[in-house]
Amino acid sequence: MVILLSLFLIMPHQSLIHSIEQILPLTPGQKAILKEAFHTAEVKKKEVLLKEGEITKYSYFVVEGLLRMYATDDNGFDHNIQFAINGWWMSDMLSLLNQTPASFNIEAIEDSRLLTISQPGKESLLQTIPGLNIYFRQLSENALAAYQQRFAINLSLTAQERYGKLCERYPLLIQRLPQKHIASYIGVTPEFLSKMLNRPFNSK
Amino acid sequence: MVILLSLFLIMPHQSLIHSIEQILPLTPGQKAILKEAFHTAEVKKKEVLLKEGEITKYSYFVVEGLLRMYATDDNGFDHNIQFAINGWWMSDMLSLLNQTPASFNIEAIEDSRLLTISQPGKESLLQTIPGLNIYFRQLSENALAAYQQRFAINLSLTAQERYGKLCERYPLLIQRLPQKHIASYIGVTPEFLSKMLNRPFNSK
DNA sequence: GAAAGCAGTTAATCCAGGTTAAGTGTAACT
DNA sequence: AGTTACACTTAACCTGGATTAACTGCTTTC
Repeated sequence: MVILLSLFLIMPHQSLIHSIEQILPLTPGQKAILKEAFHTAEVKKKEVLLKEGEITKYSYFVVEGLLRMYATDDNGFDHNIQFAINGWWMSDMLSLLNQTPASFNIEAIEDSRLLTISQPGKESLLQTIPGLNIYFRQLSENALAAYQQRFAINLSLTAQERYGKLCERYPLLIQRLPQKHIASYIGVTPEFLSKMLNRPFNSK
Repeated sequence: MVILLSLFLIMPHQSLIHSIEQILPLTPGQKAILKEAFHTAEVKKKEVLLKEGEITKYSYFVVEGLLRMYATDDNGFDHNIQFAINGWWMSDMLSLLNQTPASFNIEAIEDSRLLTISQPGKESLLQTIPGLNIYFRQLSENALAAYQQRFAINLSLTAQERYGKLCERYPLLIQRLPQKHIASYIGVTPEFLSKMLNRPFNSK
């Protein structure tokens, strides 16, 4: 594990290749193609990767770091739609697929190292290595499964319970997230989350 | 359009083939394989296709009709996660992919004609016709885009606005849905939706 | 064609969570 | 070192939507 991490520092593409090889084997030639297709990017904390209204150019794969994607409402409040840590993908899918203006913003919560690929780049990559359709299919299917579960949680549980589920499912993530971003993700105000967490005995 | 509909009555697989051919061409041989791989099913209104706790066996493709997928909370209330009409797919993805007990129920709201395929069936079909990975990838990616958008809506808008968005996006669907199912989908009680819709001037 | 259900309505009361505002602690820039 | 800025807390008050319950049609069923 430590060895893998330090590998990614020198060769960030290894992180992606590792992710893909969980699902399908890659030949050395294919690995070389992948390294060509993806560009590396380093972003600082608070740096913005995508602004609402722009046309999404890239899909992002997080090698190291932490991103958030959020929508801004009419009153200027943020609502976190998704986070992405090491090994996760992030993109405004609607804007990416249809090349329409994004409804979301993407921002780095921590300094992050990313791999990026443009939508045309991804499409031609899929032509060159059709096997990657399997990888991306499974990726989307798993994400879909997670979204369905999260919808059930949001529709049927109280804020307290939603918080509990989040801690259960992503214990490492919450430790890296400022409280206000957790609040925004589970759909309450930072004030209410604070009150909730400091309730006597944290009862109920 | 009318011609297509009547075709589906006699040959329900045409509906699926039509859906796939929007994305990739199929040879006559492949079409024959598809017809073998999918089984037809007819279900009556209120018939249950999947019960919470069961292991999901099938993915469902709706040829004609209307399904809903819902979670039941600790107090016995339903929460609609998704609907599916003609040409849409439906499944509890987590249960299907991991072969774990389902957290959702699937039920017919109208008499429906379906195509079903088991998970092993789908996997061997993908081996036989690898091109279908493209179809299923795009299917999941589009569904993902829709879920992201819906999350933004649910986190940032009021019930009134959520209702408005639903009408905007799926005007045909709401006409076929009993009000209580709309309420459950947008995350309010039937009582509140009724009050909301009958507010003087439907103001605000 | 009575009876039983079920979908929708109305209204009174209640509460989870929002809003506003002021305060504290700590990290970050000069 | 001092100031700014932001994360978090606390508390008073407010409100969108829940809960309960009673009532009004419609269907469905026998």
